[in-house]
Amino acid sequence: MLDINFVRQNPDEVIAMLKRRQMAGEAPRVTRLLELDTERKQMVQRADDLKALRNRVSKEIADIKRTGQGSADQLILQMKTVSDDISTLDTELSTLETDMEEILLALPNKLHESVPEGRTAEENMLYKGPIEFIHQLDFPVRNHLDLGKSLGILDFERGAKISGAGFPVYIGKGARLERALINFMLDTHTANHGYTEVFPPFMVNQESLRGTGQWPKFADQVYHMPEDGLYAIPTAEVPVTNLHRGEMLDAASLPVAYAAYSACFRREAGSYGKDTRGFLRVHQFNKVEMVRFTRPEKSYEALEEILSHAENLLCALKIPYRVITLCGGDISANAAKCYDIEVWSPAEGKYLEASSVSNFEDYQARRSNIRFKPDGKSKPEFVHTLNGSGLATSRLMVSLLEHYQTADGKIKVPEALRQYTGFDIID
RNA sequence: GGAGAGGUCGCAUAGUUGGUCUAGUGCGCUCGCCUGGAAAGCGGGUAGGGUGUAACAGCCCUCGAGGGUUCGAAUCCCUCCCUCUCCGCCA
Repeated sequence: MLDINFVRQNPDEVIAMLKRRQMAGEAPRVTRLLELDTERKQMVQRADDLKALRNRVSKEIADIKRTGQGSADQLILQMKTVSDDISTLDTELSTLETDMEEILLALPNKLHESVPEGRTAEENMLYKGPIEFIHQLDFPVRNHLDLGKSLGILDFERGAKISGAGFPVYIGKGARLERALINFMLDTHTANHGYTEVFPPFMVNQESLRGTGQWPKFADQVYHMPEDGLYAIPTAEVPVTNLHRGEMLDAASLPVAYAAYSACFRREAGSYGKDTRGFLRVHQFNKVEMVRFTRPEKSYEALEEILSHAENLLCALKIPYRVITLCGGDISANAAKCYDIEVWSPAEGKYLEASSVSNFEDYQARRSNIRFKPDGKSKPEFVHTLNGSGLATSRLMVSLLEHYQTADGKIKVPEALRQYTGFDIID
């Protein structure tokens, strides 16, 4: 969430940002927020004055009672009225603050100056690539569904039976390949890229969703267990970023870098009929996520590093990809800047998003109150948080199966994965 | 799920017949004195947020969270969360 002080001092900048995000319609809410803010200050001042009076007189009453000199009845009577006024003011104040928070929580993040102008995904900008790797596909390529089915390694029908559409089942060498990918990615990040491995809970409470910004904005995309007040995580970003919710991090420990595997659960409400085949859009998938907490001045450096860590995996797997910078109209509300890594699918004839690498600056840190002290004496500051998929396996699996297929319908295992699968070919 | 105990200023603790608790003490940390230097000793400091100010000061809030009683709540009452012990159930 944005700093109310920032909004107060730079309302024009906030409104310009909303325009860049194609959300100009939200601008009146900023004006409303500032009205409430002014009102709040006045109200706080009045309530505080009354509280100061009450504190002072309560001490006088205590003195009178203790020394037994004189009567406190008159003062007590007066303070009864004062206390009534205070509770009236406090009630109004809390309503006002709830209204302010509602607006503030719904306002999107600032945009970095380098984010390209644009309304839709069509106007995203190519940042790197395409990065090519040669695969001899000089025969009619089959898509991942065909391959998976004929080799008996993927079973969407039975997944639909036991859970519903969008819950794939991996079987035999398919299950092993999936696990190999996860292990390969985690091992690479921990051994080569300096991340600490985390295995987080897959269900979180509402405070955690709010902390990373999935709540309230994306509430309808998250599976909910109302009996227990828990939500299935849409990404490991949620539990891992919230590890430090409400904490004051030791400045010397920054940057903190975590890599976490998790299953990810998404309702994908409203996206029916769009890229729904096979792995292209599923309700449960596996992902290794990189999460960073950095000093503010280091976060854009960290963004490039995380991107390169995700790219390293694709290079090791020799999967063709490109990197795009999301434009103002396509970037998610929480991010100040975001790169997507897209892998090429020869059967679909298009690029598929396999990773999203974002800098949230202090947007999540302010929501979840994650701070550090720049040095011993100075005031606490919010850290910057970042994360990036490294990588999501489902779309990656599409591209991998398609690129590594042979003319006779088998799948070669990429070199980098062989020590993890224990076999070279799926047949 | 049942019974009991407990959650206090970084850590450890005091405080529970409501009012000198705007939370004491010890440790840690830090600054100063002392010293050739250090230890010990002595003295001071030691949270966050809001409001306010040019900046200070001042004022308000926070003793797990949220309500309530009261002129006044760490202290009394209610709800919730968490931790520990025992019982039950169970992968």
